Amino acid sequence: MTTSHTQSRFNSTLTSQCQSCSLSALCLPIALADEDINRLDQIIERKKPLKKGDFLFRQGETFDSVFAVRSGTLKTFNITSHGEEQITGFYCPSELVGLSGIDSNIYPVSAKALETTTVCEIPFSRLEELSSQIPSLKHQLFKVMSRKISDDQQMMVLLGKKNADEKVASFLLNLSTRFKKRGYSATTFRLSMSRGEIGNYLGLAVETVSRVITRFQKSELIHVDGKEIEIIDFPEVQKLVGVASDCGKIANI
Amino acid sequence: MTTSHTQSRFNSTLTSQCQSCSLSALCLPIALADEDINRLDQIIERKKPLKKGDFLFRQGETFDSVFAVRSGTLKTFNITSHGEEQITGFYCPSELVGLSGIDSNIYPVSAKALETTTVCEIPFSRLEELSSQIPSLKHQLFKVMSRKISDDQQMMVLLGKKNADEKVASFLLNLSTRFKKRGYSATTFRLSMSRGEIGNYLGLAVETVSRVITRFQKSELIHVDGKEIEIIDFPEVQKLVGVASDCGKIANI
DNA sequence: TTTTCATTCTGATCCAGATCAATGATTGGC
DNA sequence: GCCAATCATTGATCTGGATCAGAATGAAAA
Repeated sequence: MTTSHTQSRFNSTLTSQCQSCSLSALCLPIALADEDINRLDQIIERKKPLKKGDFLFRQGETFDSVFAVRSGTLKTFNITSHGEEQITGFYCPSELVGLSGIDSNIYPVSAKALETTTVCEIPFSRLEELSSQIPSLKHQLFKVMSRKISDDQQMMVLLGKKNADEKVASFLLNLSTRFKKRGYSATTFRLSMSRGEIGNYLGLAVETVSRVITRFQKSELIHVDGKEIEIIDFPEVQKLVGVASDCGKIANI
Repeated sequence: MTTSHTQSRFNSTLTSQCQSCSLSALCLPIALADEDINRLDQIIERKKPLKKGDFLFRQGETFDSVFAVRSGTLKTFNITSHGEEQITGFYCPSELVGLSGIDSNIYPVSAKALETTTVCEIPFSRLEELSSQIPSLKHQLFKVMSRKISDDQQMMVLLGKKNADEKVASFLLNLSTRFKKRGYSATTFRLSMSRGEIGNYLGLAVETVSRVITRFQKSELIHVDGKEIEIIDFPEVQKLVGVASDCGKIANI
């Protein structure tokens, strides 16, 4: 018991990282008391960086943790009946991966690094325990999952109803919003995924993605240099996407 | 304390409905102690039936409850930028609607009855409170939300990668599975939604849905009479869908 | 009953985006 | 550095499913 206490003190002084982590306000955006942050901190394991192409977990493996991205980018994907990969999401720093594994105790998708990526591993059973003791943590977890559900539903609208231009514009604006939230430029950023991966995610062929991007560049909506993107005419890109981007807030019928 | 005990006993005899409800094992499939079931029971309001076309809630309204369908069917949908409706889900008895509202405190979709429908209203704040006291209830909530996330991701695969035949076959098998789980026939059932609604949900035109169904009938995969469906050649329909229907379980790459 | 309106089905035509093909541009390995 | 492999772009062609048009069926209203 003394050992445990010593260790706990040790953790809070030397290795407590959530408090100093610039993402803490985002990955589980909770106003926790210092003591609570430490408790959360102690269940989190910082893992060694993944290299590009490394798996974080694979479809079918036993679920035991969710992961917060600290740096880099991940993609999650399914393998379809025809053996193709279907990308179901990209994950940027501060975002949580692996939530879909809770139900079946098995990860229903694989997660792979698109570039050098570091994550915090959060053993789910311990997070759940802790959430019983810290109601605001439990509430945040519900919110994060609920958010994921409504985001995925927006994605269903995109896949089911939008044309190629609208899909690509939505994708760019979505990334822009996510970069902005983390304090980066909303207009200039780097795509960590290939054109092929964008197309796969949006339900388009690579060639179509390439053509749409080229066309956007020619009509001076954006400026492109390889993977570097600059959104030049923000309002026009928003117009392409339509009000649907903040669909949750518009008037109902 | 005696009062509370009396009241609890009173409820369990006269108004406790979760215990006698045939769906209780499904809507929140938990092995709860009797006393816990009563506590759950007391926060649930049974509402008067919705008629066909009635809204349960509208996109943009303040979120305060999730709903368990008791009988009938609901659809949830978004309004896109072009003013069209995009259906994001159909809800059968025992299924929970409204979970996507937790994050923003606003329902991001509308929910409308496809036929006469009854629901149990579960005020979310009280459910959350109760979940602090009953860990297995909290765990079930996480599971239900996680399940929704992985189901929606399967839907993204369907919308992004499948052709018309595969979409319709997946849809029919999905319904079949859900009917079976509730103890109804997996091969013979009634579609509560129109062809138009099916097409909207699957990202297809009405005409395409109609043609595919007719074609399936001609090749003796199914038998159709209006809204009545009988799956005749189950294995063949499964073959059409591909292994992807239980994608979560197949080998990883 | 008849009228009206929605739903379903079927055929004919069209087009957005897939597919095929070829050529540059980048990137990583040694 | 060079070479191989992957990635991106552009053009030409093809096609699955959308769209248009109409007829047939069904279901609610009067």
